[in-house]
Formats: sequence, C-alpha cells, structure tokens
Amino acid sequence: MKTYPNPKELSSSKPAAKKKTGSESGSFFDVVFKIARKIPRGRVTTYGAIAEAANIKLTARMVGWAMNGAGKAKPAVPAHRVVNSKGELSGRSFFATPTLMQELLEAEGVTVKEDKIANFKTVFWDPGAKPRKSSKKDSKKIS
DNA sequence: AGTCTGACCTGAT
DNA sequence: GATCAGGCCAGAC
Repeated sequence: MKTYPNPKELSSSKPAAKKKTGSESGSFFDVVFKIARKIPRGRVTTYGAIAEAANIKLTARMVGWAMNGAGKAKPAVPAHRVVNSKGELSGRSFFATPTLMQELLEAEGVTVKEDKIANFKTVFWDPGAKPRKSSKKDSKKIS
C-alpha cells in the first residue's frame, strides 16, 4: 500500500558509504548485508536470526529495512535467502518480480512451496552458528 | 523536532 | 491451534 504521496522511485536511501568512527559496523545496513551475503547457497535464514547475529542491536524489523537497500547494495545482497520465521517469502514482492525470489531459491536447491520454504527447518542456516566443517549434521532446534 | 512507516517477532487471548 | 495486539529501532518526510 504505500501511503507515500509520491512513490516515484524510492531513490533516496543511500546506505553505502558511511564510515563510523572506524568501527566495523558502519551502518546497521552493513551488518545485515554482511550476514546476508554470508548465507551459503542453498540455505536460508530468518530476519530474527540475522538480528540476533547482528548484535541484538537491531530488531527483526530493522533487518527488513536494511534489505531495502539490498537491491542497491553491492554486491547485491541475496535477500531471497532471507525469509521470515514462518519460512515464507515475505519480501518476494519487493523483488524485481514476485517470482524471482522463489526462482532463485529453487535454483539454489531450495524447495519452495506456496511461497514458503518446504524444508525450511532443514535449509535454515543460522548466521550465529560457527562455519565449522560438516563434522556432523547440524541438528538445530529452533527454540 | 515530531510523526510515521516498515520485507518482523513473540507473547497473550 | 489460530488470531490480535504490542513492541522494537531506525530512517524518511
């Protein structure tokens, strides 16, 4: 819906370029982008998980906002690998095409059913989890 | 400076 | 088990 008086093109945001005191995290956007880009192929994560990995400083909502610049972020952020807690492609409408998100996921080996991740829990990847080698299967229980 | 929205999450009813 | 409501932080007008 957009209550914007003049949607035009939403070209006001400019997250990139914004150093801060030299801290690793320039903007909260950067943090989200970093984690989003860290998502392995064929795997998906949730906004909440990213927020948690970001330092709790951000909330799940903020993560979604950061994704607003994902399309402009470079390299492009795999926002299609980010879904909500329900495993639904909530932001699919924000993509170039509402089906692009699903296509990308399926192209990576992720099974999408009805705009939702089929084995969401299976393909779910925790940004906070250590990238340890696959010594064992990641049996994670989502709270 | 104040207001409002926003790709969410969790708890409570 | 499903639905409602509140909360959260940050950017844009």
